[in-house]
Amino acid sequence: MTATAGQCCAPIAREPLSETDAAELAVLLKAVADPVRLRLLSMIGSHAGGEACVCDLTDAFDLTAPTISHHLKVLRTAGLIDCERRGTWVYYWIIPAAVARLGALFTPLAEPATA
Amino acid sequence: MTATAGQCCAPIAREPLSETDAAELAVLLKAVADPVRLRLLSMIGSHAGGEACVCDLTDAFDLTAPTISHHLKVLRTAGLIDCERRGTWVYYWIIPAAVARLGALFTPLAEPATA
DNA sequence: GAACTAATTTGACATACCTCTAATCAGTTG
DNA sequence: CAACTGATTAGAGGTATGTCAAATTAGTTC
Repeated sequence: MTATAGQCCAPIAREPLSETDAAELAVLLKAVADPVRLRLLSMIGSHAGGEACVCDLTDAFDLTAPTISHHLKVLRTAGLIDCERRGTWVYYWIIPAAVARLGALFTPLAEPATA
Repeated sequence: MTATAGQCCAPIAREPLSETDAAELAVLLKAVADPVRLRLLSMIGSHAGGEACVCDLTDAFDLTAPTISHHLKVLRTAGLIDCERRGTWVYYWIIPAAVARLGALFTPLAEPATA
């Protein structure tokens, strides 16, 4: 990463994204660019205690357990969430720093261009 | 949209995203979840005057003109950019409100979960 | 340890996506 | 208007993605 030190990579609007930064961020965005995974992420993030059990997540969709498991793996591989097994159940939680990178990417663009 | 009035849809971390919100946002995110389109967006957004000519954009990549044109169309269809023909050249600019939606989605998640 | 529940892995299939070449549309200029 | 440059559209090919059924792994309980 040729990122600006600290928070995240260079915000999208200040200077052109480097080729490597763009490739890296695209991986992160691809992980999130799916309706099911977006909902999973928000369900985990808004769940009481900051954790959610797979069983709860699976029940909320009209999809099979393997499909949900697949989507969770995509999010985990991207570094957006992590999980731990506790007895019979597996719990997932969000990694705030990873999500913050995405927020920091777009926020500077909210300001209209130097008209 | 069952969005919270004003800025954007419900931020991802406060309450679970509705099915329709998730579907709609996924479309927006899919448009951005590609290294070439991310760079295009940042090149347009950081360009002096807030506009960029297609010819400049095309030259920055090792891709053919039709491919760049395709990516620009994806971004435009998603509502993230708009364009105008002026004589021989076509100029693109960013639609700040659309990009702001993405920023607002993730920013609330930056704060670590209610530990 | 046998039977059961929770979750993941594997393999397959249909669809979507990225890229290219070839052809077309839009404007300018001799 | 013919020739040229800039940009998009159309069509094709190879790869990646989302989903499921079947099989496997992990833990609990009788």
